[in-house]
Amino acid sequence: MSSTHPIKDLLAQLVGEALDVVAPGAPVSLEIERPKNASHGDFSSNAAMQLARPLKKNPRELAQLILNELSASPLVAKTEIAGAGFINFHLAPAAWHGVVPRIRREGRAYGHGTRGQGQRVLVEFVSANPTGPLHVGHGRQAALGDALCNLFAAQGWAVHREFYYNDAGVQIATLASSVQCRARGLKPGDAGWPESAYNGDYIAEIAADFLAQKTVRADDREVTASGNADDLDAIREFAVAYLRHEQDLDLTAFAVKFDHFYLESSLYTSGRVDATVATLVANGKTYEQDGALWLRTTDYGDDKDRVMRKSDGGYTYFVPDVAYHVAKWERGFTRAINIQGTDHHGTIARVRAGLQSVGLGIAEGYPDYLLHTMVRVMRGGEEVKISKRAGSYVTLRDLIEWTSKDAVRYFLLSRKPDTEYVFDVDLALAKNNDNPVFYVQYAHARICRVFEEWGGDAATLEAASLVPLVSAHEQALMQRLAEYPEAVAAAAEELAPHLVVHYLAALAGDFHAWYNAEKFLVDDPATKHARLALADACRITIVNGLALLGVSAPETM
RNA sequence: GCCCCCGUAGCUCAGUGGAUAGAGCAUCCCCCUCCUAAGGGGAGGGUCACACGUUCGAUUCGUGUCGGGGGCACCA
Repeated sequence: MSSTHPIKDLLAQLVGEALDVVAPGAPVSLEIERPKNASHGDFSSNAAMQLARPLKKNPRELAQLILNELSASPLVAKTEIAGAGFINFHLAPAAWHGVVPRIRREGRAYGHGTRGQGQRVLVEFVSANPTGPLHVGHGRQAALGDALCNLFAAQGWAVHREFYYNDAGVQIATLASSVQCRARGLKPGDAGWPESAYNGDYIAEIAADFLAQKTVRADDREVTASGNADDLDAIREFAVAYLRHEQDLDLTAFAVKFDHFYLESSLYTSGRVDATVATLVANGKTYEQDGALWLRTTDYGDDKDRVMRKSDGGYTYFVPDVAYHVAKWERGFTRAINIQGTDHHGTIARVRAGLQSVGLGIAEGYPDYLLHTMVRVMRGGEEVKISKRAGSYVTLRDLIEWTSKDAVRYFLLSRKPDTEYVFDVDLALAKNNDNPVFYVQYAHARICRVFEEWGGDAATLEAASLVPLVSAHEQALMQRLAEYPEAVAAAAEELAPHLVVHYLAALAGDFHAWYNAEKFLVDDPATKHARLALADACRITIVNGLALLGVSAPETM
C-alpha cells in the first residue's frame, strides 16, 4: 500500500511549488487530470484557469508564469500551454516504468488503500424474508453487497456482513398457512385455497417434508418436523428453517458469506422494540390520534407522520426497523450501508427520522442506502418469468445453474445499481468477446499461458530492466495499471462496484491489443523479460480486480 | 397530485464544469506459417430528451416541460 498515483502526486507537487511563487495563497484546487485527447499530453493542470478570475489575468499568461517557475523533472519530457490555458505534461517513457515493480512487489495488496483504517462498517444486504427461494433481485443485492464489502475491506475498513430477516410478520403467517394447506392436500386453485397463499412448488415440498417428519438445518437452527398438520406453530417453525436452509444453499452457490443473521424476532424478545418506543415517547416525539401512536417524522423531513402502534395494538414494521438500526449504532458501527431495491425508497426518510428522534447522537444521514432496480432475464430472445421452483419468478439458483457464479456476479455488477438490468443468459454462456466476463478472464488465461511457454524464473523477471517498454501499447497499459488504485478507491467511495468492472474491461482490452500487436516472446532476452514483467503486472491487477467482484480468474479456459 | 431515479450512437450502457462526448454489440472492411483468431486493427453512426438560467466555458450545476421506471397504508 502506497500512494494512489505517484505520478499525479509528483506533478501536483511541482505545480503547487510553482503556484507558491506565482500566486501565494491563491485558492486553487490542485487537480492533475488525464486529458481525453492523447495529443494533449499525459496529464494536464487547469490551475491557470482557476487563477484567472481572482487575479484578473489572462489564463494563458498565468500558465506561462507557472511554467517559468516549474522545476524540471527527469520524468517530464515536455510541457506546453494549450487551449484556454491548460498546462499539458508529456512524460518520458520511464515515468511509467515504476508501476510494474510496484505491482509485482505489492501483489495481492496492489490497489488497497488506508482510508478506512480503524473504522467499522456494517453492510446489510439480501435480507430476504424466509418465504421463498432467493430471486434474481436478491442476486443483484448479494453481488453488490459482497463486492462493496470487498471494496471497503480493501480500503482498510473492518467490515461486517449482515442479513436481517423478518421472522415475525404477516408474510411468515402466510407462509405457515400456505404450507398447512398443502399439508392438508389442497393445491392452488382448489376450493379453500387462500388467495393470499404462496403458490410455488416449493411450498408443497416443504409440506411433504413436514409430514415426513424430516429434520432441516440452517446456519442458526435445527428443526425436526412434528408431522402434525394441525399444529400451525410447528409448521411455521419448520417452514422458516426449511427456507433458511434453501437460502443458505442459494448463497453458497453464489459464494456469499454473512457474518451474522439478525432476527427481527430478537428485537422483540430482547425488549429493544419496547425500549425504542419508550424512548421516542419520553423524547416527546410521539402523539396519540385515532387510537394509534404516531411518530413526528415530519420534524425530520418525512412528508407525513407515521403510525408506530396501530389501533389494534400491534407495531408497524418500521418500529422494529428503527430498533434494529439503533442496535447497529450501539454495536459500534458508526457507518452502516443498506442495500435494497428501489421500492424501499419511501422508507428511508422515516427510518432516519426515527433514528434522529431517539436522540442518541446518531449521524444525520445514518444509515446509507444503496438502492438498485429490477433485473429481468432473457433466454433465447425471450423474457423468462417463471421458475418451476418459485412459481412466479426466476430464482438466483436457476440463473447460476444456467450460467455460472462468475457470469452472474460480473453481469449483475456491470451496471450502475440504479439502471434496470436485463440479464442475457445466452450472452453469459458465450465463449467469445461478446461475453464481457469471458473477455476479462481470457486475458488472464492468456497471460498464464505465456508464462507456461516461457519457462523462466522469478529472479530473472525481478532483475529485468523495463527500458525496452516504449511502444504505445506498452505505455497505455502501464498508464492503465497505474490508475487501478484510484479506480478501486472511487468504487468504494461512491458505492459503485461497476467502476471496477469497467476498469477491468478496459485493462483487458489494452492487454489484448498489446498481445495481438506483438509476438512478445521474442528471442532478445531484454525485450522478452521486460514484457513478461509487464504481463505479470497485468495478471496481478486482473486477479485483484476480479477478486473484489467475487469472480474467479481461471488459468486456462 | 407529491417524492425519488432515469432519458447519451440503431441496441445495451459508461463518462465529464473545460480543449474533437466514449466502450461493447449490431453493420461494413481488414489481419494468423507465430505464445489460445476464444484475439486484434479500421470505417460509418450523436441536437448528450427539450427550454430557460448560472458560468469565461454546461452534456455535466439550477429551474421548468415532456417521456420511462419506482414509491406515496393503522402492509412488510
